[in-house]
Amino acid sequence: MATDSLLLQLFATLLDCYGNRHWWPGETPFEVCVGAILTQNTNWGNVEKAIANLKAADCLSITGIAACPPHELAALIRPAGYFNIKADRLQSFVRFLNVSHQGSLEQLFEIPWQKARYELLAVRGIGPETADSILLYAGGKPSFVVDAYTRRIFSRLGLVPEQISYDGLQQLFMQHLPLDVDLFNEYHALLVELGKQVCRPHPRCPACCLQKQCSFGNIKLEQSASE
DNA sequence: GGCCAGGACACCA
DNA sequence: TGGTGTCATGGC
Repeated sequence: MATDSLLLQLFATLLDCYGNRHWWPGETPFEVCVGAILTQNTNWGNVEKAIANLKAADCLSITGIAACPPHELAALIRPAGYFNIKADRLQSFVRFLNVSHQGSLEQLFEIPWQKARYELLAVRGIGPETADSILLYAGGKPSFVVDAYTRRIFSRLGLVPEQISYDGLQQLFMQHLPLDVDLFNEYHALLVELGKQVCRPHPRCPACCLQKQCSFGNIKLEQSASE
């Protein structure tokens, strides 16, 4: 099967199984950006608590985070873990917006998204997954988000090597799927849902659970991406 | 009480 | 360039 149709078939199977996930949770694009930074290696439930604290303190804005003393910001986002590091990362992000885009998230999203991605990656604390999450879910740009679940799922399906790079796996999707924001949005959300359901870090994943417990309709699990 | 979660970065060989 | 340690809370 061609990789294009395999990826689309997997998407259809997951969509049928889990339904529309309505991602990303967040009332505004800026809240999505904050969530993308706070959720780094962290359970989303803890992120929600941190965001609630920011809202209660009236700090969930570019000016609010910029003006908040670092130790106070860290205290507000404490439930999200790594609070000292993430406080610094949030302030680096808003500093970038203020210096490079006149404090406007909209202005960032007006430039070509590839350039915006390059700029985001230069911000301290924003790596490829966070940058792509910001671009896709806050900016509505067709930049596919790859995360630990995506790598785990696709390597255990035998579609990619386990050690594939972020860019390598991202290219698999972006070269074989239409550059469709809604498709990328839903696809990543569905992969996360699947990962939460069945995919634990190897080797704790029971007998590589994906291969034993998930059939994905009529998709052959051992199928090679090159076929 | 241990494991894990929607990463990123500094440091070292 | 790749591997490893560090950052940290809260739920199960």
